[in-house]
Amino acid sequence: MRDVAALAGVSVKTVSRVVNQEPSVSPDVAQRVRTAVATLGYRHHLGASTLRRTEQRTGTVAALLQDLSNAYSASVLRAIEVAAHERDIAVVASSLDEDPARERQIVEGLVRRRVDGLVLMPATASQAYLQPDLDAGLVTVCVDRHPQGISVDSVAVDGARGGALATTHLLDHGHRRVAFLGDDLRIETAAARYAGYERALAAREVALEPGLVVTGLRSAADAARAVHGLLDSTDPPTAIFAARNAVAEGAVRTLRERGVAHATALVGFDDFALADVLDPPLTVVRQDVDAIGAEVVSRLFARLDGDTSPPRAVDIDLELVRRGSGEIRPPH
Amino acid sequence: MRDVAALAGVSVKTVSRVVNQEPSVSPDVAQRVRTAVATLGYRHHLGASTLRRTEQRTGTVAALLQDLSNAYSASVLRAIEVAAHERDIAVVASSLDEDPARERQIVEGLVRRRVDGLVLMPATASQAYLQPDLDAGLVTVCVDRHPQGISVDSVAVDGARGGALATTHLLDHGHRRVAFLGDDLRIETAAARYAGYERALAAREVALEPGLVVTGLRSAADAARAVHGLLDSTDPPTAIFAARNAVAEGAVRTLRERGVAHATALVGFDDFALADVLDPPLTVVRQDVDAIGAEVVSRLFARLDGDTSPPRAVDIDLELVRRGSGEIRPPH
DNA sequence: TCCATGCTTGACAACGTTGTCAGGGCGAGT
DNA sequence: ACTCGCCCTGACAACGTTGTCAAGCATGGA
Repeated sequence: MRDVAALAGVSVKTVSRVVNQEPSVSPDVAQRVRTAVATLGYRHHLGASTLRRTEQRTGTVAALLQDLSNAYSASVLRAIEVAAHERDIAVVASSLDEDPARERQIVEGLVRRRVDGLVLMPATASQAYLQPDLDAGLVTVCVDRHPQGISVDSVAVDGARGGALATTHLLDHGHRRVAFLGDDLRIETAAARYAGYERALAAREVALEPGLVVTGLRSAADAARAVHGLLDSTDPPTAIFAARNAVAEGAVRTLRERGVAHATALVGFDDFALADVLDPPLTVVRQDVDAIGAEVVSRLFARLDGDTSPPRAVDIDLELVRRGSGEIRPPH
Repeated sequence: MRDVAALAGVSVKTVSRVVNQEPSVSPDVAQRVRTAVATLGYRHHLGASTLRRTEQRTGTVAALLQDLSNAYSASVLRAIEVAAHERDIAVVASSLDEDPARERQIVEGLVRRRVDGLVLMPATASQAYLQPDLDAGLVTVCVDRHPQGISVDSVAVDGARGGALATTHLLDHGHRRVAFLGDDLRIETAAARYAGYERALAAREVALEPGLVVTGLRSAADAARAVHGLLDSTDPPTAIFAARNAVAEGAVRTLRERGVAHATALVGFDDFALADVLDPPLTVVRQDVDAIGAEVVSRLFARLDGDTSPPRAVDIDLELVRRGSGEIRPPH
């Protein structure tokens, strides 16, 4: 900047004014500065700029999601990134992999970097550790799960309603032996979907059978093993509720391998590409990921723009998409 | 930091030493400082730190990929992110959407932020605009496409070989009317796959028929329209090479809708989840995305660690995965 | 006892930028 | 001609941190 100033024959402050497009610079001086900037290849240093500025904004937000290679996390990231780009804001992305220690470690790194905002899909049981940073002005929006121990905006779906929707649908098609396959119940979303499953069984007065509940499933391979186990049991289920997309993937594959894809009902949670062209097409409870992303972005930027209204917990609608696999009836 | 120093009864420099874990601080002073840091909730300011440091590293790298919601881009991002986390490096992620102007704009923003490294899936025809920043020490690795106008590391697959692999496979199964469905040929990867298609036809002395080539397809919906068009033509293809995963998705859906999924051979490019349980299972040319990600990460961090060997262009192997759809034979 | 050595600590300036404030020039109004 | 006010510009300090250098102190050897 000093060099630019020297070449243009002005002070560094004037260069600063031109770079920041402040109005009070005469056109010919501004032009001289711009020429000097171009010939020297000068690059404005955003870090130094934010350090000095009164309003300490880095123009960076972070997205802490569970797994960036999962379509759901990726969609949320995409929504944030598109909106951020319009405002010249950079997006730092991280996967948490359901690891609370990792969440805290990554958040710490981001706070050190003074990101302006955080979109968080929490892996921790409580986010109270964030309180000092929230007080210091860190804008935070939770997604997919509700905040615990702090009071911030959140955008999620009603997982219990989704679980009930899927389970009731299977019960309505005559099933009495409906299996639940999901992730670790310590994870809020898994617990909610399971609660919906239980609630639906209770509403129809169908006894909950512990042998039909398998949790802690994270990958498609985990799910495949679980389905094999259920099918090999003495009294296998006639229907399966796969409460995660990776679990649904494993279930689809296993039912097909075992040749019972048309004999066992299956409802997945979370839609994915080509679910409609599987054989049979997969019935799912769909979360509107675009709506979730849009709402997250809207809350995040509203807060960054100074919205100080009380935190909101927004629930995005769920929808049962009937495609075939969930409408299979039980034997005889 | 000043407050911490005052509370601990030491100078700011000593606080700095403790924060940076420099060895020459007596244990009791260090403890006093750490206590003060904790009680005041002090957060080290990485921006100010890098501003002052001699080695101007921000501990941030950027991934500029085509579409973060696409499984391929997402996998590359994931690989970078995992490796970066181990080194306390943050990853900024952006989608370019094949838009050259967007690429330049985003790169400019990142340079202003002084990122240490760039992983770039170029959308521009030439990346010569990066030269001044490369000279200034910006580490860059291209992925999926080779750099043009600059000399940097790159990691890609041999798209022409992939196109030839797919096309030859279809020809070997007796097809003579093989359609090519792909993206705009100005995109390097699309052009390479098409070149492979042409080369394979020529090698078998099958005439190239322009009516069987549809390009500029970006989405599954685009591909669906194209397949409908081909099937409605007077002399439809007996086999289709879908040279992108979104295109394969549209082709699968359309062939199924039209009831010819078992009568028309189909080979896709790029594997995806559940391709093995489609009906028929989808034959694809698979890129080893994990290997690509690993290689990108390895090149990037080697350069950041000071490797100054000549730039390398690494080609990752392609593999034809035979699953059924590509082995369908032409009628009679 | 004295000095050299090593260890710990602090004062100061500097990184690249912008907020603050003051000064110079010029046009308009009296 | 003089003053007032506006417009443009620059000098200086400061943002939060660390590199440099020098000084204080204890230790150990002569």
